[in-house]
Formats: sequence, C-alpha cells, structure tokens
Amino acid sequence: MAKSDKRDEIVRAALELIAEHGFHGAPMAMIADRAGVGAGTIYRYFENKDVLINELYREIEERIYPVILDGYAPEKPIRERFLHLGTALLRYFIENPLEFRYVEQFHNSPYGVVFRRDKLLGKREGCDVYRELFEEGVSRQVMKDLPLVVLFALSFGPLLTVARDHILGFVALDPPLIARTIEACWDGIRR
Amino acid sequence: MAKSDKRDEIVRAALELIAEHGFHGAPMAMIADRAGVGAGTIYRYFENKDVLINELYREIEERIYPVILDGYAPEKPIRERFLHLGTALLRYFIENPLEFRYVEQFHNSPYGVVFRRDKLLGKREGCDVYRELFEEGVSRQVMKDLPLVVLFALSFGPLLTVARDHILGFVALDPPLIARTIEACWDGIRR
DNA sequence: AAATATGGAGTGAACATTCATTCCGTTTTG
DNA sequence: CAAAACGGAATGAATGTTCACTCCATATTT
Repeated sequence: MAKSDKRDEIVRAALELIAEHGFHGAPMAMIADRAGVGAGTIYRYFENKDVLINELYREIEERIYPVILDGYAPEKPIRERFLHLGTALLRYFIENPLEFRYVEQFHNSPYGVVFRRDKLLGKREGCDVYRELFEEGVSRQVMKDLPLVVLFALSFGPLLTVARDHILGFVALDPPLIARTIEACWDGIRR
Repeated sequence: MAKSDKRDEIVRAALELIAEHGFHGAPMAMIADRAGVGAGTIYRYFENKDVLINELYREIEERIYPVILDGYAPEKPIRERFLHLGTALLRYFIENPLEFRYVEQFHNSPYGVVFRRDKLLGKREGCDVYRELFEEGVSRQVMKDLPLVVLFALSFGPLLTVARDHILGFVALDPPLIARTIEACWDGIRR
C-alpha cells in the first residue's frame, strides 16, 4: 500500500466509525483495525486524535463546497439562488449520510463550539456564499430584516433536522419533497 | 442532609456538569463531588450512569411541559396556538440554558436516537400537543400538506438552533426578536 | 443495638499514546 | 551484478491514565 493510501484508509475508517458510533465509540485501535493499519501508524499521519478529528472535518467541508457551488449562478434572483444552495446541500447530505452524521457529531461537541465561534468571528473561510446571499437578501428587502444568525437558523435548522430524520429512516425524502421543504424554508425567511 | 435532598443534589450536579462538559466530560466522581456526596452514594439512587442520564432527561421534560401548556388555549386559532407553543418553548430554553444544553446533548447521542425513534413511532407520551396541533393544521388546510416530520423540522429546527446561538452568545434574543423568529417559523409552515 | 445509609479507597476494564523492534525498498560496496 | 548496509515507515505490545462501578468500614437513623 502506498503512503497516501494509508492516510486515506485511516481517514475513511475514522469517518465510518465516528459517524456510526460517535467520537467515543471509535477508539483509535478500532480505527486502525478497520483501516488495515497498525495502531501506531495513525500517529505517523496525525499528531493525536484531536488533530485527526479536526482534519477530517476540514476535508469533508472541502468536499462539500464544489458540489454546492456547481451550477450556482450569482446573477439569478435571490430566491432561486437560495433554493439552489438549499437543495444542493440537503441532497449532498442525503447522498452522503456518513459525512452528514460526522458533521453533526462534530458540531454538537466541544470541537464544534470552538469552530462555530471562530467562524462567526470571521476567523474562518467557509459559508461566505451563504452569508453574502443573506446579506444581499436583507439589503434588497427580499428577506426579512432579521439578524444573520437567525436567518441561518431558519434555513439550516430545518435542513439539518430533516436530513437527520431521513437518514434515520423517519421520513423518505424524494426530490419533490426536498423541493417543497426548501421552498417552505424560503417562505420562512422571505419578506 | 435528608434523603431526598441527596437525590436532588445528584441530579442538579449531573445537569450542570453534563450540560457544560458533555457526557464524557462529567465523570461520576466529579458529579458526586459537586453534589457533596460520596461516589458510592450515587449508586444508591441510580443503578448506573445510563439510568441517571435517562432519568434526568425525563425529569427535565416533565418540568418543561406545564410551563409550555400554561395559558395554552385549544379553542384559539391554530396560528395563535403555534405562536404560543413556539414562544413558550424558546423562552423556556433561553431562561434555562443548562436544561437546554442537556437536552441537546441528549438528543445528539445514542440515547437520543433510541428516544426519537420511540417517540415518532408513538411509543411515548410527550409532544402530543405539538402533534395534534400539526395534524389539525394540515387537515384544516391552514398548514402546508407536508409530512409531520417535516413540519416538526421546520418548527423545531430553527427554534433549537436559535436557542443554542443565543446561549453561546452569538445573538441576543429579546422578546420582540423571539416573536419575530417564531412568526418566521410560522411563515414556513403555513399555507 | 439493630438496621440502614454513606463515603471514598479500591478494582479492573478501556483507552490514547509511546517506543523498541521489525520490515522493506533503496543505495552503496566489492 | 550480487551482497551488504542503510534509513525511514510500520508495527503492536507495553504504559500510564481515566473512568464506572464495588465493597466494606463507619456514621446515622430507628
């Protein structure tokens, strides 16, 4: 196995196990095992478990970005752009349940709080497309005049909840239902 | 200290520590310590940590219920009832950040998934007021004709997100902003 | 004084991490 | 060109720590 393969295997194994069993249900030994690698080998690639966890999150985020932006047209009306971004994100999560579960675990942990704080304080790149869209929506009076954080909550709150419910099998989201859900989100934030 | 006092102290200490540091950041010894009680004493009241965690959740839920239902009038229009329930819940969480953080931790853990499944399958008492309201809303064509789970997501998703953001200090929710947020949720689900 | 409750040291299991050793592809030497 | 030497990647047993839970000597209640 080539060097980079090992790293990839470790990351993949960590994603699978943590997504399924949470951070504390995925001991390093188990990750090593599933990656087909010695326990010590992980530490050749990642300083410690924390670093592995954060690195994995970063990688997932980077995978999501291009998918969401694919077909995004900044010249279209705000409503259409919102529907595009919402649908793309929800679809991505539904099609990649492991990554979704991982991201969720991450956000609902001490890692996530630090991350969130950094992001809101502008220390991070990232959800700039969303932020820009919301800022434009508010200033053009297409969206309600609410704090950005609230607009985020009204959009991502339902989206993440519904993705989880789908993945856990509590509802079966098909394309038309996805579309209607995102439109309902839009009704929540539009003027 | 009287017998029941000890139990209360244990529950209180567990709530504080778990809400702040998560399940794994709150060892039994630490809980005992903060409760001013010996480590072994906890096991006189709770069979093990799992039981303590579940019991605590149940107690929190029971505390929330009457508060939310206070002033709830089933004869009022659906919109008003929704605003009442939403506002009451959001207010409760904002005023009781420890309980909110605890509930969140709980829902985003293996405990929560089991719980959620039972609830949605109707094996639990609980969110019946919400369920009834949504069912009535749909059948009277006041709300969008979406699956219950999606309507739940559109309501509770933003609500919980915004409560977390407030508690973490990312936004300052005052009564008018709370009202506008819940109204925005309503816009999302109403026809 | 018997019965019951409590405290906290003790126990063993689980875990993240380390490090002496092995392994293997490459380079140097004869 | 074969053989020997080298270096760094990989390994997994060993280590030290943390934790949930137990147990029994002591304290409290009846």
